Amino acid sequence: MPNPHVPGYDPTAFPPFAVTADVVLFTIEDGALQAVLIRRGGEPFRGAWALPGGFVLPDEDLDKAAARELAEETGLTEADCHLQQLSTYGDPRRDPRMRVVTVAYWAVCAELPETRPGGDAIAAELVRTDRIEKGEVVLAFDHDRILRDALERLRAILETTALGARFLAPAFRIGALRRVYELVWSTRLDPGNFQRGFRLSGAFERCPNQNGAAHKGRGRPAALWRVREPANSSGTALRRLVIRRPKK
Amino acid sequence: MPNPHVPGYDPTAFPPFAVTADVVLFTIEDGALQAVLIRRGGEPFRGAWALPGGFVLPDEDLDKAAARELAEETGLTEADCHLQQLSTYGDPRRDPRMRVVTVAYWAVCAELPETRPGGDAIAAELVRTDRIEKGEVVLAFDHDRILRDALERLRAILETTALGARFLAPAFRIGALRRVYELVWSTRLDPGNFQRGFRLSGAFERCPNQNGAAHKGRGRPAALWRVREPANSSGTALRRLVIRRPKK
DNA sequence: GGAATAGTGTCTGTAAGACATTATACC
DNA sequence: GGTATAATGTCTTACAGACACTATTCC
Repeated sequence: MPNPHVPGYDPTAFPPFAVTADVVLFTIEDGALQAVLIRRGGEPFRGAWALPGGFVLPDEDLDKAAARELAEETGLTEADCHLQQLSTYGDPRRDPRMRVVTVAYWAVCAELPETRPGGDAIAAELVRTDRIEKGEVVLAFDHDRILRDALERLRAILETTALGARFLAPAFRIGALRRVYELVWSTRLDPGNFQRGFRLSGAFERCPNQNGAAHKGRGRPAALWRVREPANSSGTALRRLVIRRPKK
Repeated sequence: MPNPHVPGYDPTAFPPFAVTADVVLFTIEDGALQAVLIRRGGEPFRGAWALPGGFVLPDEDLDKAAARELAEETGLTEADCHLQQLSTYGDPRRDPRMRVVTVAYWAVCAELPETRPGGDAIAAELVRTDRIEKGEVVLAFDHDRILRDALERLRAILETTALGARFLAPAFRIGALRRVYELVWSTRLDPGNFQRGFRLSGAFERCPNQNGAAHKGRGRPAALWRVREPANSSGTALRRLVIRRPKK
């Protein structure tokens, strides 16, 4: 069996693989968790939805490729979103045209710009994840599987990290973060208990200037919070970050 | 920008990527957590340790490729070990000879056979992970990074699944599983509390025939347990599987 | 005042961590 | 008996979940 770690083997003797980086980008809009997808204009899977992505360049790292594809198709830079590798999909028949291995990423962003920095409109559109999970959306290739895996990962990550805040602006209110959790997990969380877990986690801190924070909507005005920099590892070790996902 | 999801693009116009599947196989021997590695005989990295692995075949799924490489280099079949994708590594310069994207897997097995089914000796050797973590072992390519990532994943997985039992024979004693946790986490766990967590998890069940279970060594003889099949989802929902990793 | 949201307090059950105690083997 | 391991029990503390209550806004 040929082995790339053994010298004397000629790599060009092997048929080439294409390697792509695709991104499952999540955001919240219209009170629902949404994924950013692109409608395919040609065969195969014409008219179906597909994940933004494309070929990894010959001299490009995988993470960089994912960030570049994300920027090209949504206008978002690396600072705008959290981007992380999900898994790699390489079934020989996942693309009918050729052998394509896709390194899938998942990402979370607060808001999607309507136009790119260049000025032209963005091809990407938002699709509600609940519709995808119900099977109402036709996805190209194995992108349905990838998207479900990304959803599962997202839901698990929220339980142990402060990444849910990446759905929101840098300064946010506790209630808004709770609504993020409720949307991602499709559940209801007790506001009081969430507040307690939020503070107990030690992952957040109050914003200094509460004054300019205009309050919109009914109810008592809420304080603004932000994610505490992980550099601040002094003292508060956080066992679990926010709140446990209800069993049912 | 070329996009494989858009028709009219010629894939052969792109320089080829080589895709390999490498496996970090963990096992416990001589009272230590060990990784299975292969000593390289040629350049580059002659004499360094490398992960078992090799090219994905043109018509082969990634998981199958990893299982095949594992079988070829260690003699272990899919039933012998737990095998799961870890992450994908594609830095353009990770292999000085060519562009290689490696889909890394991690695996856990109970014991390593000395010879393959065929009869010839196995090239793979065991290297203690503590020596690797201390930087005492020279690893080829970015395999040091991959191995550290696999270790981290392994440690996290033990906290929420019953996979630690894959280090042991199908029928095992609680004390042996506790020793697995202690070795993987480099910590000490209270035997009594571990026993309680073990039972509370609901992930295990007693072996029916305790009679033939010969007991070796000192101390009161221990009962034999086995992993409960996940099909048995009746009732006992398990919050957390075994025991929490101590903070310090 | 009524409704809605923010934030605090209280009570209870569960489980983790520390540690003691008993049980049963080998030496 | 001494030692080692298995298994059970006890006590304390922490925290999740349920829920009541106060605070502050808009209507």
